[in-house]
Amino acid sequence: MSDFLPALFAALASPRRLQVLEWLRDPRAHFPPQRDGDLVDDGVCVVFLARKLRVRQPTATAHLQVLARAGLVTSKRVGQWTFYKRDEARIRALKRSISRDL
Amino acid sequence: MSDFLPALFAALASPRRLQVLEWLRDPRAHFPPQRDGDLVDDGVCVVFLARKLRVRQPTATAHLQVLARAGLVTSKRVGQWTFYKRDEARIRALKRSISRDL
DNA sequence: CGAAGACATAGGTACTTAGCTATATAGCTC
DNA sequence: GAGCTATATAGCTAAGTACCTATGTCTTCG
Repeated sequence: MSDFLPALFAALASPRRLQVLEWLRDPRAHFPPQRDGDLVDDGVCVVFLARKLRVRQPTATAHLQVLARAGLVTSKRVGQWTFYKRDEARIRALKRSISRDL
Repeated sequence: MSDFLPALFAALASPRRLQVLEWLRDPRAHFPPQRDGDLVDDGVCVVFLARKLRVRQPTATAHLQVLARAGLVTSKRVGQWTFYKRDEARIRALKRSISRDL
């Protein structure tokens, strides 16, 4: 049994984090354009996510860090912004692990 | 987004519960024969699981109830025993949900 | 340069979870 | 029926999680 699975499942065991992953599947459908980064190519900035989640920014940051540690999203710092996007390749690999090991 | 996913992932976000699911994939490989129920057809009784997990029986019961509420295992009461086994059909369906929604 | 904005970190509180012991319930077995 | 066994429930404590506010750091912009 792969030993990263508990952390992966813990990351996914949160309605807010699942919601973020769903929004990030099609960022343009859910967020306004950004000035210094492309929603799809670069990711979505923390303040947008915090606002849409209706939580404070540090709370959003914490959720995003959990997702990042689980390998579900990547972050990219550009100037004063941090953009988060799904790591689609890794997500595919994780799904395969789940299909195999569960 | 399916609303049962958080509870499912929470159930899976535990090394002990993942271990139980793994053992139950091939009960004969991991548990001695039982007197009043077949390991494969009926499932594995709580005391066996508690012993192998190295936790007390009420703790094991709690874990198994979490797995059952998530639809991953079913329980079957036979006399004084409660046997738990994987719900393979449901597990397949849950894997499909994960593949689709994640 | 100074102010404002974006993000991360620190620290506190409320809630949840995982383990335990003690006890209740129900079925065997003699 | 008495006593034993298997399981469930109740209730406790310790640890983890999710939110918040306050603050620090870095970047941009006037």
